[in-house]
Amino acid sequence: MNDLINLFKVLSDETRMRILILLYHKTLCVCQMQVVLEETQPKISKHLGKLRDMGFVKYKRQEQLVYYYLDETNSVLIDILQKIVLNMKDDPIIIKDLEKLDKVDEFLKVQMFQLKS
Amino acid sequence: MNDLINLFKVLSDETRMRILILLYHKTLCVCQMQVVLEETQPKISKHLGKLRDMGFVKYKRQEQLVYYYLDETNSVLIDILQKIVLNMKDDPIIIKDLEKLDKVDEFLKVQMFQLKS
DNA sequence: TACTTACATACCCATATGGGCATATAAGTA
DNA sequence: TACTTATATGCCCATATGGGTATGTAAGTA
Repeated sequence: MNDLINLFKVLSDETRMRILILLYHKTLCVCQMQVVLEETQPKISKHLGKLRDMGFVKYKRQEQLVYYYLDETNSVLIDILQKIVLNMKDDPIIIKDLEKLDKVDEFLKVQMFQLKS
Repeated sequence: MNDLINLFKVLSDETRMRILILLYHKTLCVCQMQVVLEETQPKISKHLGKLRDMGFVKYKRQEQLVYYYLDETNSVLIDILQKIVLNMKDDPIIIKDLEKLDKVDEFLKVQMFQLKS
């Protein structure tokens, strides 16, 4: 029972829900989530910390960037996220998040370019 | 989004989860839930209050007894409860609850009989 | 080494949550 | 009316939760 309870606890915060929906679509580093969600970095990092501790997401470091992604072996999580994404497809916040999602790769490239130049 | 968040908030407490699973199977009055859950009456009543306020359950009074039942028009709730029940079918607490569920009608009859005699 | 960027975490605070005990109310019985 | 049962709610407290600001750390660059 506790596994399910914990899953629902995780899902009952808007920021975590938005993060999970993003990661359902795409692996992202923290600074990309910052751009999409327009939330402060510590806020996002703390929620990612919870998601990590609960075993819902994993991460890999690539140079300075830390990329997060869903634990694909957690089928209960993936199943419910699929339904949530469907259910939320008309939610204005989610629509906006997903639109921005298309542009975050380019965002990173631009940023990198600026760094190098 | 808030509807879903609230649903998950409701589902992230063990007592409420147990109540909802019971009501998924059967309409029950508070004193029957007390017997099945082995929790104090105020605790159960307060959780029922939340479930009422959030619109997940309805109730009807019959003499001294107040019977609670799921809001069957809330298809999101019913859908997810169906999956939860399936997922929890091996959970010891839920197994025990559901076993007791078969006996609560008889329990009420016995109690009534004692009252009358 | 000094500096910058990306990220994590510690500390602090306001608010929310859950539960215990006591009490209020409603309905039925004597 | 007095009493009992069923249920709801108020008050209180301990703990959990979320978020802000500041700071620590890792990695890369100059």
